[in-house]
Amino acid sequence: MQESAFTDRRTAAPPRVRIADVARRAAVSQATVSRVLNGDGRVHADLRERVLQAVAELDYRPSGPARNLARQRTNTIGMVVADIEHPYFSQMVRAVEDTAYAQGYRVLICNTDENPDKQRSYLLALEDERVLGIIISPTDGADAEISRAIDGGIPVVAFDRRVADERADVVIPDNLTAARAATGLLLDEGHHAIAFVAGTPRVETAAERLAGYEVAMTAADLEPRSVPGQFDADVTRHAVGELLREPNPPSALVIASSPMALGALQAMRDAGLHAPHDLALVSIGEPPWAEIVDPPLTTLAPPVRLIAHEAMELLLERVTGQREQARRIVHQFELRRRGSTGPPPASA
Amino acid sequence: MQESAFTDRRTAAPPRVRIADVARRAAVSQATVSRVLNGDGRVHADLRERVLQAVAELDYRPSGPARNLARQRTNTIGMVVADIEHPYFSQMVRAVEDTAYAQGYRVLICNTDENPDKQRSYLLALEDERVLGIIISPTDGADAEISRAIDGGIPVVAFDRRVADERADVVIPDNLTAARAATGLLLDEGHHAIAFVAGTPRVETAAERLAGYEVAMTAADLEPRSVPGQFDADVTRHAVGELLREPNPPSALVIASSPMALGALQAMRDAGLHAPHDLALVSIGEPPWAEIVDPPLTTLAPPVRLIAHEAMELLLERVTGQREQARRIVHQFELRRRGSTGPPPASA
DNA sequence: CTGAAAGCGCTTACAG
DNA sequence: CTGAAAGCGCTTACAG
Repeated sequence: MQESAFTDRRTAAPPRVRIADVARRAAVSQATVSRVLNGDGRVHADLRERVLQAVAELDYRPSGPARNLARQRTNTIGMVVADIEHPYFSQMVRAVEDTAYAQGYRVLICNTDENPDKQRSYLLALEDERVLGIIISPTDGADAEISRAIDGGIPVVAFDRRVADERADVVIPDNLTAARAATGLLLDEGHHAIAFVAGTPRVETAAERLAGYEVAMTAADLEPRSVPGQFDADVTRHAVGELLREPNPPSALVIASSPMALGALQAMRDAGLHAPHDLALVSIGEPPWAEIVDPPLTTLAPPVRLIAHEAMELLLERVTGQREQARRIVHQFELRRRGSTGPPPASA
Repeated sequence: MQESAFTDRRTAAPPRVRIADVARRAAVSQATVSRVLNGDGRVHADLRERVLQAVAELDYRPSGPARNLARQRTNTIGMVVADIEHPYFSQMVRAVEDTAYAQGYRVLICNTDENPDKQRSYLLALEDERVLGIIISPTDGADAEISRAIDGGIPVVAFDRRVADERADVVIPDNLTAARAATGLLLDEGHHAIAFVAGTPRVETAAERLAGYEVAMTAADLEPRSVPGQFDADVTRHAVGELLREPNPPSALVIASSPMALGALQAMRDAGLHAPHDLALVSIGEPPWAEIVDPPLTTLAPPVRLIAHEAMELLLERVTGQREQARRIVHQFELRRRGSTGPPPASA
């Protein structure tokens, strides 16, 4: 004991001031200090005054861990995203973090990399930390760990993708409508040979967007033609490259997600093609560089800040016990028509 | 009491199983359970067996908050970045998060938006949470809160930018060399009218890069010419727009950071100019879209994953008490020469 | 090796 | 309104 006290003296940490120190100095009980600091119950003005002064003099800052244990709840929200490098997700993280800290919550960040095992282990970790709530873009919406969290009293709000457990709140995009709109735009411009560059098949966002494309094509009496792909620029570059080398290349492409658009552009560059004349492009999802490529990219953009605010609101309603019923919010994409779309050469 | 028990029954949370439950079931003491679970001290094989079985049967998961309080330390690292939407930072966050979780640490994310007040309040919050350590790209390197954290025994590792407190470890880029190299590249190609598009003046990264540019120009007997700017695409678009409308526009631009490159490209597009012929461009920092713009952008790219790993390593060395002495690691940028640079028209 | 017990630093009924 | 005391769920000397 003496030895370790010795070691401590060399390296670090003067003993932290605790609530008992404040109480002693203010000549009140710990309970009173706690009440003053938490705005709890009415405390007489003079006691309050003494407490506040002692707090200031001692530069007292309550211990979060101790508070967490005593209160039986933390002030931490877990945020689980599929890919934090994806601008959509980093914007979401930023927006959530913004409102969370402003309200006194902290956010623990988890990146699953679209790996269901990682998702599971992150969810376990968040439960162990007894987080207040979880905001997740599930890679595996049927993950039993999601239900376990809810069972354990941790509310879950999913965004971007659904979850199987109906007790979770959900904020999802209308992918089908978006893909139909993207395809419809190209059809209106006179394209017939419209191909769809699909995302990671397992992810439902990808499936729904593919379905929307197919619905639009079928309704127009056209044969759907989709390139199996992944939510990844390099894979897309390769896949689109192959597509463009086929006998009857399409005149337009609907791209399942914005990072993939980058791959498609690379493939076009590789092939020496230019949009919209050689190939028209619409991307579902808005990359940050949409306006600076030549020509600017036509997109269907998700209302990111709105989604983030809705997710936080849903979560906080649960945390504060304001709502019992699960809610599902569906939002629309916004068409941003730019230079990468236009009529096909034949009709020009 | 009875009433709230009632309410609880409706909504949530079966009572969590605690270490005492496990101890009872395994017919051992809590201490033994704790030892088994923490790989601590040698426990007899049969006891260990019983504990493990009880843990499995009860599906016991230790409470993080309780562990944190008892151990007098958390397993959480605070990460404070200037702008999480900036790809450089989201890559850093991702890389740090990756290695942190793999080693059992959690990461609390904080976005300062280059706002010193926000930085202060985040640091305070992280201290209150008694985080294990802090990784920060300081907006205000002289923030007294940084020293306070270190005083309180929380190691701080700064990256991208320095901090005043010499006890902090630091992983910084050699901005001056990078800016000189960028300028040197253009000089070698025959440019003379090279302007520098500067970043937010208060941020030292910006100042150092500007200095590097000036050194290179002065060494070449040329007059430095810099456009005051900010780390922001829109501001840059405007500033470069003005520059290009001046009587003697430059033939080449060194851009202080990658998001600003986006603004510069927009300005060029506004003015109908094309790189590298009308204006050559080098960006310090690598945007994700460097390869897909037309022409691809020449950059000096930071070794992001390396930086993240170094930062984590420095932090963990401190956390585990392996090192007392502050360290400063300086890393170089990597030149990625692409299509946006080339000789000026005159010499072509 | 193992257990009983104290302790981590708060919050919160409970009693007054 | 205020305080004494129990309790949150672990970990960790200490003693055996």
